Amino acid sequence: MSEDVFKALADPTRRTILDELAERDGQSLFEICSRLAMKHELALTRQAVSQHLAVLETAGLVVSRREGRYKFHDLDTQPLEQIVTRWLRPHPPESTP
Amino acid sequence: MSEDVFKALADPTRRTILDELAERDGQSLFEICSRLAMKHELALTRQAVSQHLAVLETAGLVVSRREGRYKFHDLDTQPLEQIVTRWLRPHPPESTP
DNA sequence: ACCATAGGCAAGTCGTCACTTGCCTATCAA
DNA sequence: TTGATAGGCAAGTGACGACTTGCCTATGGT
Repeated sequence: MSEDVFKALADPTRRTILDELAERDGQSLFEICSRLAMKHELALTRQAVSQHLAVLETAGLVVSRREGRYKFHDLDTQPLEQIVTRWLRPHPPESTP
Repeated sequence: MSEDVFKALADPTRRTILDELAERDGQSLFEICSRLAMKHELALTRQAVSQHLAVLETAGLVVSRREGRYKFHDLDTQPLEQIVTRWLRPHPPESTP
């Protein structure tokens, strides 16, 4: 489970998507595509971004809601709050996946 | 720079190495190999672990000191403390590498 | 001096991941 | 109903990453 969070955070494009969702929640796929192209000079295909969002959703970092033909995406920071404290103080080690 | 931290944390074996160093600082390469084999059933080559340690050192998560023919490794949690707070509250976005 | 120990370097293999291309479905507006 | 918009599915490609194998250097004990 936290395995998916680390994998999701490993890609710089996905971290930029999280940045964008942190700045404005509830963006659609095309909105995110535009933002990446405009603000970050990331010329990605719609499918590429869609796959990134799927990874982020699997990790629980993004939740999505469908409205009509639009699908809006929201950031969820909850999975982030536990993963790093693992090494910050003496902690029971987690079984590796 | 924080790019390297995320990449280093992406691998489950490297996270286990961090667990071991969190439990006992200053282990040599062979000690870490033994620990991974004994406690975590990870039968890795010495070179594999060595390469993992190199990645962790590049990320700044591990610092090493040479003494004679031994090389001891210590955990440094400092790079961990900034990376996640990036999304926890409204934050100036970082330029992507 | 010898040999075992601790570690490093470099090339090669194999799997996974990011990304694309092509086609298909669904919703809304005219 | 037609067409444009928003999104999904699946197979293919190319690159990077984890790991191994083989050989080489250096330190220390006897």
